[in-house]
Amino acid sequence: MASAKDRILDNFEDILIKEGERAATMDAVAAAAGVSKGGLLYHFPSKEAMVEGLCNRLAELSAEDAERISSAPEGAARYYVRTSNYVDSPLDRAIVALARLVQQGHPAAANTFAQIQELWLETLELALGSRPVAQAVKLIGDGLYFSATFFSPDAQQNQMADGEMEALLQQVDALVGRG
Amino acid sequence: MASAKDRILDNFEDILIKEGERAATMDAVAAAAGVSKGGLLYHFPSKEAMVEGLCNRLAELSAEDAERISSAPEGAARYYVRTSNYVDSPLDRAIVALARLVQQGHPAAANTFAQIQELWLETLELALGSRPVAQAVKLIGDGLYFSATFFSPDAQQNQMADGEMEALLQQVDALVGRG
DNA sequence: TCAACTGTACCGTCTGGACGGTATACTCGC
DNA sequence: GCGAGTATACCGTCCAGACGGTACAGTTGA
Repeated sequence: MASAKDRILDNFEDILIKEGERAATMDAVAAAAGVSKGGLLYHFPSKEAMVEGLCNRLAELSAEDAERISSAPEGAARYYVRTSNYVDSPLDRAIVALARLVQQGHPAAANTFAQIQELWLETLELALGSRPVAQAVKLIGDGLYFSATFFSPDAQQNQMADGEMEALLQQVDALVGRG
Repeated sequence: MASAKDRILDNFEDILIKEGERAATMDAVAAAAGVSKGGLLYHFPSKEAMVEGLCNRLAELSAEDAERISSAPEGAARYYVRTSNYVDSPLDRAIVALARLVQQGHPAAANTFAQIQELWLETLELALGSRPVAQAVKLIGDGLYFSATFFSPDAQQNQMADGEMEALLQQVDALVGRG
């Protein structure tokens, strides 16, 4: 089995995504992760520490993703937009979970988030050779996350149909083509 | 002075935007609105009722906005994207405030939100004559709200520079031009 | 007179976290 | 090879404070 720490973070994410920040109490996370409250507090001595754990996880995952954006055969723009559609990947989950915390005004989470936003914009600008185009592409991706952030509880429901996504990607091609 | 009900909703919004859902307690809202807790409960007999009040406010404001989208001289796409940049208008505030509640899994808020998303997409599609283009434009706008949702506490900081916005609008023109 | 409050006292529930205890594995001097 | 000590990984209980909400008696301006 995964380490207890990972299991706790997984379940913390899960509750944040499905039920919101308010439901993600220490008790609820402990119960979901199959440990006692005392056990949880052994691994993360405070809720703050648990949030920090999630921040670190997101930072790692998004750094990996930035590399994939740069080296995607289909092109950075297409890759970025396509993968912005919520598919419940580890990165998707970490983003949406942390987004919930940012919305509660959590400073550490907001910091992490600001950093990865910056990272992505720079990565796109470098790949696409234009800041306005990079910005437009990033905003489309952000828009997709925005929707995911709102309707993710029934993740299946709000996923774009394949055809719809391809149509959107063609709009992206049009933007980038004008570079 | 505005009616007490409006003042209460204004301050409810304000706390939601600046400090998150968790900080928006009945006590905090009452204090901010300058009424006693008993007074707040006189106007809104429960927190649920207060949320409903905010939902109704947003529904009204967004219906008005939809009309403005359709009839904007600069074109629906430009108008939609330009006004998606957070400028602390009554509509902006209502959206971001309710977004906080949706993120907490609040069903009434989620419902209202889903409805106005639908309304905007339909309005854009009607005006632009293409669903994929409407979707791309709407996503760019959503992306702008997404950013606002994250960094609105220091609203000045994250506002786009005029030049940046104009550059973005030219990307939008490019999308729509191909309609 | 009456709606629109204020102020206070209170209740049941939930929350983060402190705390003391326990089982097990490992290390180390002898 | 063995007893003592230490570190790790938990468990279960308790607590102060915050929360939404109730109840109700009193005040005030039109």
